[in-house]
Amino acid sequence: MLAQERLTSTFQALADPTRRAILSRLSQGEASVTELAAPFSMSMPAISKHLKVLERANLISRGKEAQWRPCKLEAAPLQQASDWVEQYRAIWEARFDRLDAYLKEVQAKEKKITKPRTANGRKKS
Amino acid sequence: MLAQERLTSTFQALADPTRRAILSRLSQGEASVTELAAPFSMSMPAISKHLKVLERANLISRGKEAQWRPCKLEAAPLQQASDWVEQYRAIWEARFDRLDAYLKEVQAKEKKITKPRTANGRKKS
DNA sequence: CCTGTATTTAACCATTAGGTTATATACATT
DNA sequence: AATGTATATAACCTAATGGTTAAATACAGG
Repeated sequence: MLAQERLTSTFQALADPTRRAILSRLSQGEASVTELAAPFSMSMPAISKHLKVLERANLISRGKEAQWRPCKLEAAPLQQASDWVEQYRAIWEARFDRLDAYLKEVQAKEKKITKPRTANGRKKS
Repeated sequence: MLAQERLTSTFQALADPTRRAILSRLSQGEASVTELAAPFSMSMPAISKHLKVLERANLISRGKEAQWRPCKLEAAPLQQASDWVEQYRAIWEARFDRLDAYLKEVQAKEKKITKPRTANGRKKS
């Protein structure tokens, strides 16, 4: 599978709260389909479909134990998703840095200009 | 907006290669709709829709300059997406650690048991 | 072999997604 | 005012999503 396709199927799989909850549950260990379905007010076939989406995205793998098909988290594809998102970290942090700088600047001004203030620390209007 | 909803709209927006490419382009600076559309063999309305998805996910903001609506990357929502994915880092790294440990173990055995080998380094059957 | 339990598949439905073309809107320029 | 350029909206299409219920399958145990 191409990298783009992998990213697409990973993000698409993550774009559903039920599926994210399932992954979260699986991060604490394997679970059967019935166990995974329990927290949701949703039919079994609906869960079955979500699991199929997760499986096609290689985010889970499945075993066979008697009539159970235990699900296991496969976190590997998340690494590439992480890598993709991390490309932008510098940008969102820069944004906060600028905000931070701005706040510091404002704070500096507040210190200099010693005007009367209210009890809660804000300027009087 | 609730955290879950934000995650959903962010991941959903990222689950399309065209939109990811648009974000990638915008990481290098603002761009007009026409500029963003250029690399794709796709109609303008299609791009317009993609931009609307990105805008609703707060991944871009838009300005007004004459007849242009320049798009600007807003990376903030990516931080929460990153936070979510990072929860699983320990898990995917553990997986590699185990693989690494296994490979080291195998390598150790290979060294101890000095048996005849083929030219390509594998054991003779 | 029958029964119960776990899970999947089939058939269906409503909504959303992602694309199209044609039309409308907004602004700049002449 | 007329034209050209940039973008958005409308109307439409097809396919995919996310759910349902009912039926099929797979296995274990009496």
